Amino acid sequence: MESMGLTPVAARIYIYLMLSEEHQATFEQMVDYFGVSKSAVSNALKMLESVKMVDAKTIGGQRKRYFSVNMKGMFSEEYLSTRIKAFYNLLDDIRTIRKADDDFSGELEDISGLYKMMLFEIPLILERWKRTIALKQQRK
Amino acid sequence: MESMGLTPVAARIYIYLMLSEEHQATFEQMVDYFGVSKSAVSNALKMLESVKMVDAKTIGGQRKRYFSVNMKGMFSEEYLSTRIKAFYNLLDDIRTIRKADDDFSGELEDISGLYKMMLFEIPLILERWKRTIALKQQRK
DNA sequence: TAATTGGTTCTCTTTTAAGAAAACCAAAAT
DNA sequence: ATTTTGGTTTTCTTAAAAGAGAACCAATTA
Repeated sequence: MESMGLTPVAARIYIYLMLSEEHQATFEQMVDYFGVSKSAVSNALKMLESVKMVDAKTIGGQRKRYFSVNMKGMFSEEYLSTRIKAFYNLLDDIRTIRKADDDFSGELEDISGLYKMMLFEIPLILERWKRTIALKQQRK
Repeated sequence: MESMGLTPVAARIYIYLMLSEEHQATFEQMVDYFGVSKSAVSNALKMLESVKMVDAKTIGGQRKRYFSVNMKGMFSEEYLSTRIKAFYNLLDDIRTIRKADDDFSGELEDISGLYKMMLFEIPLILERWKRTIALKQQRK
């Protein structure tokens, strides 16, 4: 998890939330469990929330928040589409800057094209995926 | 580029190689251009090569190597498949460890399922992508 | 054989990021 | 109105990563 840009404490929190029986925990629990400072936990959570990896809910109008892993947030059509567009826009910008119409610009264009295909295909796959999930729910 | 785990020098080299007219450069050129140490360039290149972002060729049997961005390496079926499998294997391992058969385990299973779909679908998309590229080449 | 080229590797310094500790703050409870 | 709870923000320390510089090494070339 650290290899995907998480700090050690953030990585531990993420894994902890995944593995814990109730798949959620309070701020205090994590401070106690890891024996680290409140600031470390606060900053780690802030970061994890900002990248949609974790989110927080309150239960019954209490101020205390329960943090949990937000698995599906990372796979929302919106999130993926935004990232795909950002990527091919970057490639297209590079081509514009380079000007040169050589083989490498051709490659950039190809990869850009691949991402444009992905932008179209991913929602279709997600659609089918959601249907299989719905089906699974029904069977229960 | 730094946000995807590159060191500053590695990021600069990658961008430099992309934007340069000939889309390639020698070790010496980069040391001169950035005014950094040989070790910095050496280590950055070693890293970029290890993640298939850059590769090196020699020209005409010379010892000197020309480094260039390896765009397509990151989009090879093999590379993507390996990463997709690694991801859903991780999810499946987490489910095994958790044991608990609750809603969160269900979510993990769903995401794992999505990646298994991806493993099947991505090669099809890449196949179609390659055909559109081949078509483009023909027209030239 | 000696010198040069094209790097690599090692050790050391500097820079940056992570985390601790304490102060702080707003909401809720007393 | 004061205290407690559930954090956040700020400042400082420590630890880790990036890079410098020199030594080194294997191919080439002279």
